[in-house]
Amino acid sequence: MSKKVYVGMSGGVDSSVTAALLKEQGYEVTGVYMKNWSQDLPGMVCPWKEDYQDAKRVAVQLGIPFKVYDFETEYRHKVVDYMLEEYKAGRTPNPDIMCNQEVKFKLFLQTALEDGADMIATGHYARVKDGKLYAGIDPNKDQSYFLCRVTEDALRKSLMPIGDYEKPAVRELARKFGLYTAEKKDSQGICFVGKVGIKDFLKEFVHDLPGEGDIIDPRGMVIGRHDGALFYTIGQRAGLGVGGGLPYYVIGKDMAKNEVYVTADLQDQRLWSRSLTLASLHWVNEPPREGAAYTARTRYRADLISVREWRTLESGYFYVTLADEVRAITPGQSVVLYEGDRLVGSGIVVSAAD
RNA sequence: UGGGGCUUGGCCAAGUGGUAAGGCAACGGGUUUUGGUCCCGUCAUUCGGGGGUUCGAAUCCCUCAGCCCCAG
Repeated sequence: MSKKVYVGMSGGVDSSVTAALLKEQGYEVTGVYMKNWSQDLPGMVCPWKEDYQDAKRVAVQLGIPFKVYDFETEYRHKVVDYMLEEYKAGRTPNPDIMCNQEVKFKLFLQTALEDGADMIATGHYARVKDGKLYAGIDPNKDQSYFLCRVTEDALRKSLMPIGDYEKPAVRELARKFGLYTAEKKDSQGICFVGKVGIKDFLKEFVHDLPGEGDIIDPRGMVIGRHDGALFYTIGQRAGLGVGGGLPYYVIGKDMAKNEVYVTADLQDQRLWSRSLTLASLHWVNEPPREGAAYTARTRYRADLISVREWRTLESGYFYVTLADEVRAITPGQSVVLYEGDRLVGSGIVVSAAD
């Protein structure tokens, strides 16, 4: 008897091909559209209906059952509220990582299993084998970074067939299968924020905005004004609205004072760090082992950097020293550890050191 | 009201007779399933105002205005 797989279909090419491939491989496939957000935002009509229809069209093309799971309430609490709280606290969260942890590989998985599924599948560019998570074959599209907080248990019930292909090949497969979404443009940006942009989104959903504040240079001089410290993240070019010299980059901020600190010197040591402390650790299979060689990724698509040394502090934090300095380590962002192409686990940046 | 210097797009700034570099900012686009980074494009028919010399000036001359420095 063939296994029942519920495929999360977003209405994009990748998940469409995922469903097609699994069906071809003999699985009993059901397509599921997760409705996580449907609210229109100022200046943008939420594309959920269009995406839903695209997903359904593909399901019909493939001749597979199709259903919708409504996760709006949970998504709002687990992902959006988390994101808003982080921004208010002065950190820069990664909502998509939270979405994978809480929604796709927890809520969706549970719901699908209760619904009769044996497994779930998604259109991620990553590979799963024996409960372990590996980077996708296409180094340019590898999305394992976003899956850094998924559990081994969830992985044992997940399939990601796209991880074995490069993006152009996936497009080609979509054409070969004649899928409706074959030429659909890749989506980007936080799914629900989309084209609106994070700043406008925050302005809409954070009620007690701090208002204007000072932008301060390394000498302590006020060189400009900003419209709210929470909108800024480390390493970002701070648009002062006035020019005159070099671009300024954010090196820190004080939420209580609503101040943003910048430097015009790209070599400024406050912009670069070799060591960092991580919290909220999550190891997919087992914790790091002494003597093993690890590499770390400090942001999506960034180069992997050798881990020179690491240790768990008494506070429970994880302290890592890298072989090279990295620019703009940012509290709230995830740093992911790999052993070869296997994703070992991750932590969330508390602070950077030296 | 003696002398000297300066005045180029929102900001900084090249350019001293040959028909307006560049950077910042801004705006638009691209890359990217987070934010950010990065990349590309657009952005002065015009050089404080007026007049003159010249085939031709932001560049030379005259003049008016503003700013700065020194001397007072």
